[in-house]
Formats: sequence, structure tokens, C-alpha cells
Amino acid sequence: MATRASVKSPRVVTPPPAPVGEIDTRYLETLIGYNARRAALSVIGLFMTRMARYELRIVDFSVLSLITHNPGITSAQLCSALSILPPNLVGIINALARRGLIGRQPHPRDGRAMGLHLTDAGHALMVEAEQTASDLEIEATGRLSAAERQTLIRLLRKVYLPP
Amino acid sequence: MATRASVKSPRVVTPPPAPVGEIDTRYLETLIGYNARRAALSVIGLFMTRMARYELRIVDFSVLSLITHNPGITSAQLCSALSILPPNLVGIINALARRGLIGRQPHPRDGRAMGLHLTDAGHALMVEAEQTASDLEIEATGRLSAAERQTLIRLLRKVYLPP
DNA sequence: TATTGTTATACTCTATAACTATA
DNA sequence: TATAGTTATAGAGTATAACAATA
Repeated sequence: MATRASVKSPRVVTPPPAPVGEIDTRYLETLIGYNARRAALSVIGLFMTRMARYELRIVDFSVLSLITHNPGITSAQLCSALSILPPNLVGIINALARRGLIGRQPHPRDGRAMGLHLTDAGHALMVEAEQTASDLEIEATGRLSAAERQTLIRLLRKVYLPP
Repeated sequence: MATRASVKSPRVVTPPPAPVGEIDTRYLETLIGYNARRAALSVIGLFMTRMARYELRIVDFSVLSLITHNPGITSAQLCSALSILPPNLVGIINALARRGLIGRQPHPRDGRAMGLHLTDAGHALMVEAEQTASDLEIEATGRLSAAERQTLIRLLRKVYLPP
């Protein structure tokens, strides 16, 4: 994932391909974890490229998307839903607030918590970003038919959802 | 992934569950990347738990597995096949060699390169580790039928393999 | 000139401990 | 006492630059 390289440095320094075709990877390819990780990295790679336009990392997009569809959500709920540890969310939230994309409002029932909401600017950004995300998903899975795509999501959910 | 916590510290410090059921995550669940990443993390979590017995991380297992099925493979080939940068592979290889699991032999055709091979101890370990990996894959995808499992791998490969 | 393997190093991500304010 | 949010910090993972030896 050459994130910084593509942003900061226009020069390509990373070594090129190298011979791979002769390597036998058949055993690893029998493992769901190996295939799921490679597929995730492939889609996520395109995701990062497209979202760089909005200066959003995946975690930023995920946080903003949950705030979009859950106005007033708290940091603790975000942490739980996205498996982020509370100390690591603080900087993410602060950065999004500093950019004027979200605002904090006192929680109506819990004086300790702050409800998170999109600003108008945040809403405008997310309308575009979510459309971009949906588009790139189709692009990243271009070799799959609509039915296959639906099957893939169904099977992936059966893997990670609790019984 | 509470790796170190479960190994070094018997005390549980990480905050507990928290309310999640009421959060609307339906949009994120339409994204292949989101689902593939969660599935990968789910399988990889069990993988780490089972492989801790052999003191192997995923990257260690992947490297050893490729050496197992490609005796004499070079570091550059491992880097290419597993998307590891050369400087980051050095420590991995050194650690496996220090544990007596692999050995380096001069490459027959290229004086710069070293061919990597399993030692007898490394071979014995990998017979067990690969069996453990295959078993836990079935366990981690326990809700999938054999046919579904095969379909899932086929669709994942269509996502990440080049056209 | 290009590639292999390596050292040094920096940045990002993730994890733990400890604190405060509130429940 | 337990939880929400925060600060400080440590560790793992991943990235770039630069070098010696060999092709």
C-alpha cells in the first residue's frame, strides 16, 4: 500500500515485480484466511486510491459513515462497532472535527458522553464519498456478476457473524 | 487482536463489550471490502490463537509454507509472493534461522542470492502446523458447507487475481 | 547499470496504563 | 464501583533511503 509514496514522493523507489510465476503457492491458496486477506487488500487498495481525493482513510470513512447513519452516536459506540480502541479514536475524531466535518453535542441522557453529528460540510462530503465507495466496489469486483457479488457477501457474513 | 495481552498479561484491561446492537451498520455491510476485511480478521484471529502454540505469526507461517513447497526459494521471491518489503523480511528470516527451522545455502546460479531450505526440525514443525492450519480453516468456516467454502474461495480469487 | 540482501530509520497502526469527570 | 473520554506511551507493522556484493 504505497500511500505516502504516491502522495509525498512522485519518484518510484520501490523495487519492481521480480520473478513470481514459478513459485508454488497452491497450499496457501487453499486457506480462506489467505484468500480473504488478499481480496480485502485488493479492494482496500482501490478504496484508498479513490478516497485520497477526499483525504479520507478507511477508518475516517467508516467513522463518518456510521455517524451519517447514526446521528448522535457516541465514541464508545463507534469503538465497539469498528473494533477501535478508545485512545486511538480520539485523534480520529479530533481531526474530523478540526476539518469541520463533524460536531460534538452534549448527550441528552449521559453527561459523560458526547453525541457526534455531521456538519453540513460533512454531509456534503459523505454524499459524494459514499457514492464513490459504492462505485469503486463495483469496479473492484468487476469480474463478478451481480449474483456472484451478492453470494460473496452472504458467504463472508456467514464466516464472521456469530452463530 | 489481543495478542500480547493474552500472552504477557493474564489480567484483562481492555474495556468490555458496550452497547452495539442499536447501531445501524447496514451501509458498511453492502461493501465487499468491509465484509472481506471482517471475515479475514475473524479467520486470522483464530489462526493466531492456534499458531501461538508453535510460536508462529501468520507471516512466519506463510514464509515457512512457501519454503516448504519451494525448497531453495530466495528472499526476493518470498518478498514478491507475499508482498513483503525486503528490509522487513530480513528479521523474519534471521529469527527463523536462529530457531533452527530454516537454513541458507548458496544459490547454485546466483552468487548474490541464498537459497532457503527447511531443516529437519523445520519440516517436523510444518507438518504439524499445516495440519493445524487446515483444521482451523474448517473450524473457522464451520457455518459453511464444503460447497459454499469452495465457492467462497473461487469468488475471492476472482476479486484479487489480475484479469 | 541492475539486482540481492542488508542496515538504519521513520511513519503508521494498534495496544496498555493511568487519569478526570460523570453515572 | 463502573463507564466515557482523554493523555501519554510502548510495541508491531510497514515504508523509504542508502549501501556492499554480485550479475
